[in-house]
Amino acid sequence: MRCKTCEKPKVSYRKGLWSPDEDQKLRDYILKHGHGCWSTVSAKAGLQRNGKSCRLRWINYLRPGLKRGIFSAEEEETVIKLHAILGNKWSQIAMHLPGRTDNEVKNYWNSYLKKKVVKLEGSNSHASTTKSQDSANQSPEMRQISESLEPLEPPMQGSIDHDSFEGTQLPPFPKVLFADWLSMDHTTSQSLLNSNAGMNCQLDSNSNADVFQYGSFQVDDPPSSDFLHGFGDSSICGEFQLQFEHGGQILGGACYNYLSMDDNGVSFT
DNA sequence: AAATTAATCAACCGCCAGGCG
DNA sequence: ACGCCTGGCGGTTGATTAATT
Repeated sequence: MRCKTCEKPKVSYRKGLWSPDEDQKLRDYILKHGHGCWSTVSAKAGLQRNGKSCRLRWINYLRPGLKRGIFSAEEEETVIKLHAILGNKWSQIAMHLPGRTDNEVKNYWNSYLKKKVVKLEGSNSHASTTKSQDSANQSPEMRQISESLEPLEPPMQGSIDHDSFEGTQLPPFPKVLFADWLSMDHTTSQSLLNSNAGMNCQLDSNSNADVFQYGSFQVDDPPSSDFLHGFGDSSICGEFQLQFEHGGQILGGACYNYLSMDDNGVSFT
């Protein structure tokens, strides 16, 4: 006798790196319909990937508002502080870093920051930077740090006040929304702007904030909760959702994206 | 210039929790 | 109450790239 799951047709899913074509299919599908149930996304989008893989690809790479490139000093500091408080709670740490994914933070920590911290602790052996796994055991200093970071929790409910984030003065260079997304198709980014996603990115020079217009966003139906679910399942895109719901515009909120260093080597920093 | 080593990052794996029938 | 399914998370692996010998 075979169990129910055994009777399910075995689907051999593709593995490994995603091709630009697969990215395009997934992106197009989610923009049009939202992800809904991930396990059905791949089939509906015409992909031979499992749901988890699609979800991961969307969250870590295709999702709007992702910031890529090197971590700023402020971000680095935040990660170090939060890691001291939270331990390896990468998703929680990432909540405090708009545009960064847990995977990105984790990789950055493992490849670079961990060594840096060890080095620092080595040179400053008396500094009690014991990693507390339990917030109940937090030192007063750590609790203070924790509280100072609290405003971002829960993530992105309402607009972020740039000036209040970690007390960091934001540089006056232009912020680029979806910059990475658009630059992913190196050769077709322009056509993407004009046709595919149907989005127009305008730089509001007065407010120094990006305005993302969905005027020509081709959606079969009005944005459903399902559609928004695709954007709303992350700290970053709660803001995205919020703005989308209120007139389809994103002001310079959580979805900002500094183009600190892109593939072309353009640097504003 | 070639070989080796180190660093980086995308993606997979396994576990867990919550929802649902 | 139970089992199944799904989504989310953290750990780990493997491929690629950069640096060094």
